[in-house]
Amino acid sequence: MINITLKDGSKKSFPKGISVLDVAKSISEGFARNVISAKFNDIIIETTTFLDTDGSLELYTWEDENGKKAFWHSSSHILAQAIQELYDGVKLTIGPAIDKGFYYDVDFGDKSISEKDFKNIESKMLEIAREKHDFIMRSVSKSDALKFYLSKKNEYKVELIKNLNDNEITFCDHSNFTDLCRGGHIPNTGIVKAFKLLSVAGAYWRGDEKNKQLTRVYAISFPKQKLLNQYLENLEEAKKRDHRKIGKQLGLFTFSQKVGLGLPLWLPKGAELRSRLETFLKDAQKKAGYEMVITPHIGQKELYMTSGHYEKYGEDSFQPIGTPKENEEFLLKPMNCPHHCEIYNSFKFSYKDLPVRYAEFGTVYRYEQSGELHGLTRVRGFTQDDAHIFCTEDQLNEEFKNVIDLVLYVFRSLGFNNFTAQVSLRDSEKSEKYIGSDEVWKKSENAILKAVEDKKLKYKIEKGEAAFYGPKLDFMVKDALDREWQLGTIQVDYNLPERFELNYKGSDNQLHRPVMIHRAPFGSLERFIAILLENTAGNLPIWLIPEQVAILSISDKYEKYTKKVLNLLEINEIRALLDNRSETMGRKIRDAEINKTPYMIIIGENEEKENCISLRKHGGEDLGKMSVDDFVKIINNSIKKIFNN
RNA sequence: GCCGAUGUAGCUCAGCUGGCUAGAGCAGCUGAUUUGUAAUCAGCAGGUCGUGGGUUCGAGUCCCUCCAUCGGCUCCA
Repeated sequence: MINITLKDGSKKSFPKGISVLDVAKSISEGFARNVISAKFNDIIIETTTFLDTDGSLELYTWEDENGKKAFWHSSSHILAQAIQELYDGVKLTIGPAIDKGFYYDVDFGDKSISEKDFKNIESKMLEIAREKHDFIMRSVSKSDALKFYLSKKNEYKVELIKNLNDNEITFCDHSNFTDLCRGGHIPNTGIVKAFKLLSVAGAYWRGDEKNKQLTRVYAISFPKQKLLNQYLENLEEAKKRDHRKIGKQLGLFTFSQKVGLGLPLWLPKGAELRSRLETFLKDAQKKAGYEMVITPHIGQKELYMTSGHYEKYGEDSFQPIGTPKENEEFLLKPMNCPHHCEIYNSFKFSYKDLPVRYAEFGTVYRYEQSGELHGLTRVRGFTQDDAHIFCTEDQLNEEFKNVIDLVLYVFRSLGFNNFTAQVSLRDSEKSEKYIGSDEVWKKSENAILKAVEDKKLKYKIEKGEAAFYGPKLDFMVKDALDREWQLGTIQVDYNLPERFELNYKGSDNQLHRPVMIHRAPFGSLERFIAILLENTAGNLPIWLIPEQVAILSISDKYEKYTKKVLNLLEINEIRALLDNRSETMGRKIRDAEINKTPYMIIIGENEEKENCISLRKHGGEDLGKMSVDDFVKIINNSIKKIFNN
């Protein structure tokens, strides 16, 4: 007998060699029918696996993340089989499950496929699914595995196998199809009831640009057709929250081919929105002891050679601007740090002066390859809410934590509660990508880890995501389509102070190097506003939105009174739009709704007589009659609530 | 930059397998209407169909080039 601990903590004994499915059946037949994957002692196994030791077992259905993973991973086998049957001579590489669905990277040789082929592949997949083939794992020796793929002339699988240990190579069979696979399948293909191929894309083998580009086929599958339909509907809904669409609707920003790609043009309402965000942060920074500075948009090439940015990015950047006579070379400012270092250097600081905190809304220009541009989230010209803190090593922890507080305050005030804190460390195997000694890296990485631990922040670690000069704490937020974007960032840097020879006089009367913290709570105003628009579907917080209230008059008979109301609101610093068009009330409300105006004031005969207003909230709620003063209180209180959070 | 898709009026879209002066709704303009919680009515105006080439008696429609956009890959100081 063996003892199995289940997820709920209960312990049961079973005969040695019982299958996972039979354990599930012992709980209930109905539950067992839904079990599609399992984990035993923290290792993902098959539902058909026989258990012969004590251990803890987790059973997964479609409702579990791990269940979905197994489901989609298994689906990718079906996709691979369908492709192999339909396209002769293709070479399969890898096909993992992802957050939403799965993909398979295929070398189609000289053939190519496009969306036109999707229907065909989908029906083939459905055909395979309906045949209810079991997924069966088997161990294979390294030499047999190599033999198998050498005979198929599949150099990709051969490379994968060569990197595996002899005793850990397994194949998975279903139908007459075999794939190299480490496991984690649903019982059989029949459980998959609906497939949808989503897109094709080029993807480099092993993610390396120097390697051959394969064809990646993205797809998703479900245990019920209804779930697929629902997924596709949600996708359509999410697309409506696209910041490019909302930005256009609300008149916030635009692009011009003549001005250049990736160079946003801020329209009046967008510019206002931006400046409101800037004021908000400036106020918070002032309280936190920052000083504003302003630096030019270009800098001598030498400046960036000193910082190391030129060596790292110079060649694939906007190329230097020359002067006509002296042959001087200037770069468009791609970041503000070197300028701020030079500001620091213009003073002689003592340890008593530190920390020094220089903040700037610095507009920077970076060459991004055309295919990388994306609305406001990835652009060639953008404004960072940048600041650099120069402090002593003793002050580093405290300063770093204060910045975390500031970032969290900014996020909270804007309703970003679903962020991920990511500690971005260097990939120590690729040391050529970074500057500075191991010792300095260890110090700065530990500084970040200590600060997040002290703040009890939930975080994940990503190796290889550090900047070339130092590790980062990044605050990631998802867009409408669940793609993660880096917004806020805090970075520890021992390197630039060294390169710019920054120093301060210590209490020992000796010169010391300060440590530098780079930080930007928004990241960039462009990206921040983009993600904000997608997260709010354009229903921005009341303190930010361009028009807080629309005054809608029932007829132009009440023009005088509407103007009086408008005037009262303006005195109270409430942004109002007066709609005095000769349109119906229904029409005016509709327009204000589409414009996402949070409040609508309706004014007609009754309101004028009673010297009051009628209030409607965005979405339809009727708040009834009240005085202008009471309305001002409503707005002011709702704003206060946001900031007292 | 690479792979795939898309590109028709300010916006959203129609235009079948190539065949009359390229259509609609919204927005705009003009006029009428003076309106009570999501679209008042009428008229007018608006496009060298992304660009450049080609095939054809004839191209928005087929082919090629380039540009831009979208979804990915790579990159992201």
